[in-house]
Amino acid sequence: MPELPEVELAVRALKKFVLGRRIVKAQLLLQRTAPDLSPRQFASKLRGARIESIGRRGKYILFTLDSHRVLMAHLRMTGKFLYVQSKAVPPKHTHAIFHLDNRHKLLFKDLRQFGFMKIVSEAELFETKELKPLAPEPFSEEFSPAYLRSVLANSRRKLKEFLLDQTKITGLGNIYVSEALFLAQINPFIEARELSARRLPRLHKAIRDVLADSIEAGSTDDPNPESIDGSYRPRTSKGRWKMYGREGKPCPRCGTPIRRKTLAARSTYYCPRCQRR
DNA sequence: ACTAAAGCCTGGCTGC
DNA sequence: TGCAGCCAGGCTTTAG
Repeated sequence: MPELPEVELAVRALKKFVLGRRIVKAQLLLQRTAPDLSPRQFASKLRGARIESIGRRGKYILFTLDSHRVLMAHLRMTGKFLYVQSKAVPPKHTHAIFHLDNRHKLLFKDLRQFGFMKIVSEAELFETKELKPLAPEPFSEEFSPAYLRSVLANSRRKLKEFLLDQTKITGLGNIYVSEALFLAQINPFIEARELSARRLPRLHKAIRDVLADSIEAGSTDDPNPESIDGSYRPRTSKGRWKMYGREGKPCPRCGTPIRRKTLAARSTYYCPRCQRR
């Protein structure tokens, strides 16, 4: 379930393995994965292109090519990139293959087929319907406590649901929202506009801390070339989830059993004692 | 303008 | 053992 830290780690791994490589041949195996492009268009737009830079915006991975095109990819729930030798047999659920100029290939694999790719011109990248509506990056200066206050101010939505809205804050998903709210000791079910002035800076800091700690904790992963998959396997206690998936287990702060409630069809984990308001 | 909920999709798991 | 039904959740679309 890639959220900002997983996407950031995937980008770092991709840089390590495919930056500067030329795409010798590209194959689209599942139409759904690049719905705007026929397999023929996909192949012709990528053939011969060199990967000049790799980055991300929100949870979108961006490969900028020397053709001044950008390959945009979103992993959604189960998307992964795999870097393997040319001769390797692509695993099940491989939906696109990028043959590189170094006897390796990059695979896009996605069990649930929610992930997708598209190719846009570099000039229009930030005007696309995907990137244009995105809120500031959580580590940018623009994402300040004042900004957070201004977007929260009028919303009657539940705070947790609000924080999942990528047009308000980018990068958080279901897991890190639970983690950030626990860290800040704030109840997920209050209305966004009800967040007190006292708690607001705490939430702002918690969002940044939980994302930064998770990136840091995951960055010690073995740089195994075959696993550029955005999977998050924390190596340090700092990055381990304290709330998510731990229903019934003791709250690490006070020992009260962690509770799970469904909100907007998603599991929300919280401590009923530490996150009373 | 804002909010809520359904839908997309596969595989793992639970319970009959 | 088989299998229906639920669940996982990022994001878009539709409905209110």
